[in-house]
Amino acid sequence: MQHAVLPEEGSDGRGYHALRRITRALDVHSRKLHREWKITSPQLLCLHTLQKESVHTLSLLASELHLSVSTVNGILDRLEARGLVSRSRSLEDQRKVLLGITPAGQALIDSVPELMRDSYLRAFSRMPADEQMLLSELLVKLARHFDPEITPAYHDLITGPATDYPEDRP
Amino acid sequence: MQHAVLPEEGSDGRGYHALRRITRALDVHSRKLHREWKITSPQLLCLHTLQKESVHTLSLLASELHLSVSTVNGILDRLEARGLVSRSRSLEDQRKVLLGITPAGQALIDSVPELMRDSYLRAFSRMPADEQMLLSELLVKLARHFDPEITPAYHDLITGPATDYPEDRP
DNA sequence: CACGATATTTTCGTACACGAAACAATCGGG
DNA sequence: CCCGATTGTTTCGTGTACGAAAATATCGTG
Repeated sequence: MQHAVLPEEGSDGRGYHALRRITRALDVHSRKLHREWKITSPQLLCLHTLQKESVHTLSLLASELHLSVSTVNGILDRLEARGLVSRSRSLEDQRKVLLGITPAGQALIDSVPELMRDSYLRAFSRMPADEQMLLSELLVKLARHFDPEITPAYHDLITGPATDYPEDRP
Repeated sequence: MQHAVLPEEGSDGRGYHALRRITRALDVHSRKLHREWKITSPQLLCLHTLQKESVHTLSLLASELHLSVSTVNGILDRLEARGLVSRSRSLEDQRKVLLGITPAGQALIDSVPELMRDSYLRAFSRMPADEQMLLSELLVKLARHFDPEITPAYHDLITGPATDYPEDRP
């Protein structure tokens, strides 16, 4: 049959089990990145996001990444301590803190080889194309099936609470 | 070219994005469990596993759950401090520490309502049956596509290192 | 028997991740 | 103009989660 990792598990538990293995693999990869390139996956994610748009503020960045502000704040603390990002209070609205990537930060992400950046994409790319497509669609669907209020969407913050779910058919 | 960060992305990055949302939802649910029932998902997972088989030792439990020994050790520390599990050195082999669930631990997991136990299953069960099946199979496949040495299987520890992979071996 | 190799657990340091509370700044009424 | 409500950031405490190193116990071989 279909390979049971644990003695007796129905199709319900298998997915959860696999999910834990996947997140663990991602975590282990992040630590490897940290050992070899002095940067972790979440840090890399923040840097890449900041690189693309410079108008970022903490709360915006957090909602884009689907992380809480305190989590992202901690990551930024470490990045700022190493001079990889800059924080500066906005002049128009002094509540806001504008985030930016520094030349040193830019240099660092340029130095990390493509292959090390994202182990998810590597594992993902080893699957047949049709399965890749199917899997990402199913993951997106599953994500939507968790209580919606738990993971407020990025767009909610900039367009106001959505009346409905947009992109059901992309 | 492709990365995995922002809302509008190809099917490669969407899966990663969705994965982060899912793990975040699971984490948030675990904290809710902690607030309302003084127990977290990983702790509940350990208790349930210990409940089923009493011969558990730390390293065995860790590999079953696909977590590192230090992680599980920390979880057990908290459970033991609350008198929910017991540790006792094995008499035959004093290196081993036998783990067991206490009556208090049993009582606690019995008191947590079914509905609170696993938000994954709830979200999962909201999907059509065929999609459930498909998703868990794809997740299992994806898990296998991560570097295998990163996630040593449970059976490796009790049956010795596998000579080969069960099914799809390219 | 001694002693190194192995097996197991524990400890330590670090990073992530969250919520709650504290803090800071802006804005709208009265 | 002050003062409460709101928005945004930082701080704090806790719980995962990992690897490396230390500590403990067993076992095999000389």
